[in-house]
Amino acid sequence: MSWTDERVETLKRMWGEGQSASQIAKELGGVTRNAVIGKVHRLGLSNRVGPGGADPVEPVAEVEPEVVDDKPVMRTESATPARVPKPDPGIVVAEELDENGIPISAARRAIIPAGQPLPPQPSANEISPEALAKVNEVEKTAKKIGLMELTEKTCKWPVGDPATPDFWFCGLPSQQGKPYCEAHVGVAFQPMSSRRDRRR
DNA sequence: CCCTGATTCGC
DNA sequence: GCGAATCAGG
Repeated sequence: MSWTDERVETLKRMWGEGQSASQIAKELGGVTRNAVIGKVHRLGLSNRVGPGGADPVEPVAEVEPEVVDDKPVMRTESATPARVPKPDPGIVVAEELDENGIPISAARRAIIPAGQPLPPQPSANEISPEALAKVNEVEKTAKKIGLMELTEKTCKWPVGDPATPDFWFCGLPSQQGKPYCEAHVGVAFQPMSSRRDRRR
């Protein structure tokens, strides 16, 4: 197979859509992901960060402020970006959400009296604002697939009310061994303090 | 082990 | 120019 005009076009489109090299290779057929990556580089569209000058068109606002400290005392409510719609990682529908959009189980509510300044919990998790913001971002660009389209490689994060037609699943490529995509894994599971190192 | 993109280098 | 092999990371 050779890089015909059409194939290059497909390559550019899919790469622009954020598809992985392997996905693109699979789509094109007859080429490996290495071939795709190699072509991508030769086309000079590996990273928008090109040499010479800053690209004027750069919609990607993936700013990752180094939020490392967490001051329990200072809670800047006004700085809260957007509220998470309502992730319902289950069939449970009307689950109450806390200020971070985290479901509060009925069980826990029964244990902890309302209006209590939560004492240190055994495994009290706090989801970083970044993660939540990322989820919001992702849900906009999610593939919005139905139950039938779910595979072992698609994010199974449910969005919306299962009882309404607006219910869908994220559908983005899931992490290996995980049921969710990277963004949703970040919300579903607490660990991970990743650093975006793009050296080289 | 699964995956990702990045780079090298013989062709 | 091409892409397999390899590397480096998640």
